[in-house]
Amino acid sequence: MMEISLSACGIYNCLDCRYVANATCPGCAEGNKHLRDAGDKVCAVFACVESRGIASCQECGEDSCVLRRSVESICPVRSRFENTRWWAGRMARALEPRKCAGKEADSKPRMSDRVVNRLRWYLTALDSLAEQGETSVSSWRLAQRVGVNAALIRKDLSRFGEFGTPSFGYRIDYLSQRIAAILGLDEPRGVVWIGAACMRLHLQSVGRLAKHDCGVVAVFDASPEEVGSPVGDFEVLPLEKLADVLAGSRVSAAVLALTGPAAAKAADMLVEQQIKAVLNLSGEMLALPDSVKVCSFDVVGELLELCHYCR
Amino acid sequence: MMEISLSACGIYNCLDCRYVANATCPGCAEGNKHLRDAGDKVCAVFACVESRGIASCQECGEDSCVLRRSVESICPVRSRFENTRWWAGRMARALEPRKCAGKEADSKPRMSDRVVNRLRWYLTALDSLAEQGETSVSSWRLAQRVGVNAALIRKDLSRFGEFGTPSFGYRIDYLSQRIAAILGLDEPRGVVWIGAACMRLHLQSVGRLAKHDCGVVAVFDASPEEVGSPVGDFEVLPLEKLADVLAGSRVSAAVLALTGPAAAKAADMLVEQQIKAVLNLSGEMLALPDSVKVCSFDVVGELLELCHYCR
DNA sequence: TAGATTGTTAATCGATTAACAATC
DNA sequence: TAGATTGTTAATCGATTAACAATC
Repeated sequence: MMEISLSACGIYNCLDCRYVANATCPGCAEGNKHLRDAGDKVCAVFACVESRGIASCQECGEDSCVLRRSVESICPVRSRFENTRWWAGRMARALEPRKCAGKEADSKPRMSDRVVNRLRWYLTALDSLAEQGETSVSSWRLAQRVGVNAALIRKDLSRFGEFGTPSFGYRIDYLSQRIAAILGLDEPRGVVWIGAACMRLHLQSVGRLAKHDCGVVAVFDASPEEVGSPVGDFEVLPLEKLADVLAGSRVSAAVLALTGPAAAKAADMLVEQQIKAVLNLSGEMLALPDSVKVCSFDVVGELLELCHYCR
Repeated sequence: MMEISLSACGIYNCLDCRYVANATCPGCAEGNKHLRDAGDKVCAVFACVESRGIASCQECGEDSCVLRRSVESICPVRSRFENTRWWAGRMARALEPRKCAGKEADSKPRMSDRVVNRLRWYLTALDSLAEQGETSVSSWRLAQRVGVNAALIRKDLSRFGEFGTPSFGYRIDYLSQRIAAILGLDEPRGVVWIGAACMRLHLQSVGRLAKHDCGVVAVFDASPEEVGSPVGDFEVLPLEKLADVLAGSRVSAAVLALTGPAAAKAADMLVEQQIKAVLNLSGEMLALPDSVKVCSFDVVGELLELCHYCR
């Protein structure tokens, strides 16, 4: 991997602040341009880490991707202005409380699966921005992170209210909370996990669930060997206990990670218990009533699909 | 669950043969209708098992779904005619070799991700039909299985050639083989699996990969505790061996199932080795060059998304 | 103020479906 | 033959994008 010293080279089109620092490309000596869209081909654009807006130089063919590591976390414009009054004022104003708080929730427009999916990604990106200490974001910058068009983000959000401030973008904490509410993450929920081995594999990750008031409530398994064994703080329960656990609880979703015929059997039990949504990791094609939202993921099938992209 | 004796009740609109047996609904005594679309609401339609075309009775509200188990595998028309000359002739003619063998492969039309995904589902459905001993299928019946519109299936397939025979549908073995070829499953490939624990969980399923000449070639892990331990017939290798294994092999796809920063590091190594496609199960957002096809699946994120469908 | 960014409308693009002549 | 089902065209539908007035 090519190592580039920061002082020697580079037009830094920072995806954080969108300003371009003056410099010259070592490959073709071309000067800088003001860049609006990630698709624009400019000379030696070094994208900030984690952004998907990576481009390669049109003239010398240098791919900014291989340079990524060496400019990690560097945003020259930001670091230059961060302590100025200009920057402080810019940030302060972006944090002023919003006037318009959003459309009436009872109108509840039906949104497509695609919108739901994108909202989830917006939330993830906002979370990671917040972790980095950011307080505001523009639709353009958020679009870079998620890999979609900025207009689409504004359109998606405008279905539910006016969450932004012209000229300053969106407050991250406020927007994050609103999207969570839209997705139904504002009230506590629980999920049951059927398939102890799979749960064991994801033990670390489920902490993120709990953060959103949506923790695992119980772990089940069909196999007698698993029942009674520990998984994290849980004891694996037999499927017969499913009805007892679900009765009167806030559980409305389930992870189904058994294999073979046991999967269909467990699915039927879940339907009987009026479960609302199932994440089907069993690899089986489930035929459940329309009242249940099913999301299926099958590693093997997905791998076969990927083969098409290997030429 | 309500138990229904087959002799006592039912309008059987078989999704296998599309014929409707005469009978009367025990709930509302309404007669039968000839049903073309799964969306049609008719009285007590008992869908064949595995089909998604499940409807509930418009009059008495009886949901055929709860009856599903009791009519499992029953297709009255088929069983009545299976041994007749009519049926034999019907099946024999459907098996006649095709005249038109498909468009030139070199035209290679760019297909959208959606088409690729549907083709994969067609293949899965065809595989399961073949397992049941079926030899031919109509676009309508296949559509029932996969849960899409029949016209869409015909349109998808017609991009690549004429695989069917008017009035008799498609030969399952021929169509199956052609779709595999379109997806690039006709020549042997291999995948590397990074993340021993995840591989261990999917040990049974990967047999299906091998069936399509696309087996796991090696298993890697970043953690020193895993390296050297056995996973099925494999010994877990350290990531440092990645380049050696990939050099000169037919591997073009990888499963990436490490967590945290190790995932991004391994991803960079894969990119360096010119991998073509990555199935990213790490839960991290990867920023890889466009030359690599990435498919990401994050259990926790997906669960949060499902919360929206729980009201 | 001047410049930046929102929310929203109109234009574009692509994907799905209905319909039907051609075929078996 | 009559009836069924394909391959394909035209119509429909929905999703994305570009553009811009309103706003800060």
